[in-house]
Amino acid sequence: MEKVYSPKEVEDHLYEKWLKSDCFKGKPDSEKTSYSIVIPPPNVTGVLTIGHVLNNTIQDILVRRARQNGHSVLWLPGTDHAGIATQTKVEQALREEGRTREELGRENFLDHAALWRDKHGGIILNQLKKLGCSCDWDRTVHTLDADYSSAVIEAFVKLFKKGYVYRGQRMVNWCPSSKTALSDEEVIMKPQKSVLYKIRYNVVESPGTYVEVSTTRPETIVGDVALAIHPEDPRWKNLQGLHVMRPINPMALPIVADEAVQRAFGTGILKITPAHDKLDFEIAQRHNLPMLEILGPDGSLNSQAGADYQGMERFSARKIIAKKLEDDGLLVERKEYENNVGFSERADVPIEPRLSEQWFLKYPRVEEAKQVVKDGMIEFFPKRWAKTYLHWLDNIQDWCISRQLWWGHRIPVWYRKGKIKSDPSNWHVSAKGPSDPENWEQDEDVLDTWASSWLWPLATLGWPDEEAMEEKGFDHFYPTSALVTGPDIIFFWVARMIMAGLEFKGRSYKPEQRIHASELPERIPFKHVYFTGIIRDAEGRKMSKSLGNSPDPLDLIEKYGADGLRHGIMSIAPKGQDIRFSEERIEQGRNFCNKLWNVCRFRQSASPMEDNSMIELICLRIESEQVNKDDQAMLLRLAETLDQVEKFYQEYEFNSVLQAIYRLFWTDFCDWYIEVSKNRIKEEAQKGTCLAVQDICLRQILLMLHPFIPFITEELWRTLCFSSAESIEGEKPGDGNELIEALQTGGVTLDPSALKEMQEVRELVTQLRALKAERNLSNNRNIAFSFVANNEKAEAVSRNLTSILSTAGASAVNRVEEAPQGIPALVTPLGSFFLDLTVGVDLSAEKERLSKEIENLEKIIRSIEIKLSNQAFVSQAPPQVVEGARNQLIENQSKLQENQEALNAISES
RNA sequence: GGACGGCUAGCUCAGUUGGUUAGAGCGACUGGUUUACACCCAGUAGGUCACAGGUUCGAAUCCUGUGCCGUCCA
Repeated sequence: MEKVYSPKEVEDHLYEKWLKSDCFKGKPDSEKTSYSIVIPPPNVTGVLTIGHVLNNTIQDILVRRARQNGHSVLWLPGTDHAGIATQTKVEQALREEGRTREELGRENFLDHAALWRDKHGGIILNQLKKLGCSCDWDRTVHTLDADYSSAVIEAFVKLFKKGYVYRGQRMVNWCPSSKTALSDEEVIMKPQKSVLYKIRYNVVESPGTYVEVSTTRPETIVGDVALAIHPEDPRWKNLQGLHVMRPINPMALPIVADEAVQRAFGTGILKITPAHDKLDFEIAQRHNLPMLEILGPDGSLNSQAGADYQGMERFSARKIIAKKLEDDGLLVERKEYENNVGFSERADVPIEPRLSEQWFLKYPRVEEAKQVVKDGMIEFFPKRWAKTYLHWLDNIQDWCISRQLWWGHRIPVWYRKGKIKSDPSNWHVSAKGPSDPENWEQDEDVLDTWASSWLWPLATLGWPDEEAMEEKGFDHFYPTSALVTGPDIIFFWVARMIMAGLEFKGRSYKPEQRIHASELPERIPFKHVYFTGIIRDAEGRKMSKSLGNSPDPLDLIEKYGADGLRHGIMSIAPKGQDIRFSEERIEQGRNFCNKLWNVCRFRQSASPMEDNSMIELICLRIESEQVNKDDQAMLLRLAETLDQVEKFYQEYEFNSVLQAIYRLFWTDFCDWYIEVSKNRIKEEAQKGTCLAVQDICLRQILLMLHPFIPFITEELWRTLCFSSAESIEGEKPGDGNELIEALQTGGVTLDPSALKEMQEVRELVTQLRALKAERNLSNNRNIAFSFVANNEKAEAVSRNLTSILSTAGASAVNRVEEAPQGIPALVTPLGSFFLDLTVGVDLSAEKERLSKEIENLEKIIRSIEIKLSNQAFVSQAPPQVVEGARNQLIENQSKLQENQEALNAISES
């Protein structure tokens, strides 16, 4: 084995091997418990980000652990078509060639986009392979695949027939950049530094009087149809029924009274632009006011805005109209003002509320969707997200599902040619389309991408095609076991998937029927949802392309290996908290792998590997009379850790899993057990037993680590001959009891007191090392110690003599009857130890150390004494706590006494 | 404005039903190539647990309020 682990040589090669052996294939097996995860489909044109690394490493850990535990496992990969994002990118590329999608026409454009998709679509999936993800790649799904598309269309048709899909003229969020409607979820509110303009509107009925109205959007004045006041606002009661003159494109506008007007805002008088503001729209409807549309699809002013402003871009129009008002003496004031403005999530431009005819969906199964989470049929990790989820469902609004795009699932609605579109009797809605297509024209719009990906757990498993469901093992793998995703898409995706699952799951679709509670658990799309944190940079900023603060995961894999990256990212990912990324942690991941590599290298060089294919065979090499306290303590810690790890998995506490393994592996195994092994493997009698214990430990450590760092563990598994089979895949780590039973079968019983003894020995050694280090003697191995102790402690010292000498770096520890005078002493759990070397010892430093320790002990003792003298404590605290305090007092008092004796001994000389 | 989360060592974070003397890793500092590993080993220093009240025999932990940071919703 090489001195330094090189992931590059191992990883690509092993991944190839795994693919060839088909071990990632999700095969339905009714004998086994199923475990399934569907990947949150990344954007098909995207590239791997550090967020994907976290998200997919977690999924890989879960499925690899499930395979180890003998489940039949499916991790189903795929991508979504990302309507707006992809279309934007493709149009951008066209623009660079000097072309537009309109020039190409719909069909040509779609061919073009599909080519683009095929060229870029594989990139992210291949990057996931570099990371070691064990997806069943043969099942890769894309949301625009023919099968998937027909599922999307069928779902639309079903909901339409149920009456949940409707077409309506409504106020929608309009993205002037992508020129499409958006759902409420795709609008991000951002605080903006705006200007609040106060504008004068002259009252028609009494010339010379006027009112003042505040707005941040003077360009919409040309779309004003009224002013509104609150009916109970005493200031403006006299205005009711009067008219004002519109300051731009003059025209008399009525003043209406409506309760929706906020009296506290501005002057309490609201201008009404019904076609371009949601609240204005509602007020206008109540008062039968006309809708005056003044903005075109690209956000520029149209002919209704008047000849002076037609064709003007909306923000220039704002400036020009403000200027005009100022020139006309109608602008009373402008002041800085911070308000919230909705931005398009994808295009990052301010959206326009715009009156437009769109398809809407009334969400199905909303009540059931709440119930399954409230009743714990679906569990969220961390729990608190349930509240966010329920709050959204409580305030749910109908979903605008049509998009004015070409890239996506075209809405399966046809209109009779030459007839009125808005009349449903002229509609044909079906998956297959009309039988006489020449008489119809299809709706131009496509569906929101999320209106396809909400079917992901269903449609990737073949729904609604019965044959496909059979073939893909729908009944076996649905509901899926866990969903791993970010809390940012809890509404976009998680909630909607739950509703889709509840609505559509099942062989026959019974739209009207209430779902019986007993049926809910089989309809939900997943049982657990694990929400990852959001990865931030060292300064706490979100990773983003524009900031350029997101490292390229492939560079990190190149530098530290996929295992190093996985280990690093998992070690900094606390449950559901945001994550501060730092490359140092990834470096530590690599270091961990190197440590693992080297300890295996040490094991291998100690003696050739024997038959390690089964844990029972390794146990046979243990001779029970050679088993010492170190072995017992090590194996007990191993058993304990196996159980801790399982417990942490249950709670999705991944970094606790890693921490538990780290402590066992690094602190207990490498720093102690391997160090004391060095003496024992020199002794023929003990060597076999000691190496067998090492092998058991390494075996279980590799198994526990495998889901986190699959490559190196597989490589070492083979190197150390742990399996007759090809792979570590499918080997069970087992729990603590299973290990203890296996050892018992081999004649090894573990005495729990060994743990305490090892702890005391290690504490002693640490103190001896510290004493030597303080005296600058740490590399002098010829130091002799003497010690005073009772028989019990002295026996423990003698049982562990070799380990103590070698790890502390001493030539001897000699028991003496009385403390030697004038020599520095150390109070340890196993007696008072004296450094038998007065040369170069700084007695005053020693006195200071002991005095400090004494002071500390006195402080502790005082606080325990105060506690125990408190009657309330003694009578009210639980007896074991009081008892504990008493023991503590005795322990510390004896420590104090020993330290005082030690101090006296050097003070007297 | 409402909801949720965070505030513990220089940094990043543990601290699970209140109960020993609040832990880890990194960084800092000191020493070290003794054959697994310098991607390493040994050791040292470093904390008024954001602040103010309260409950309790006992609070980092529970309650109330305040402040700052973040996220989501309006």
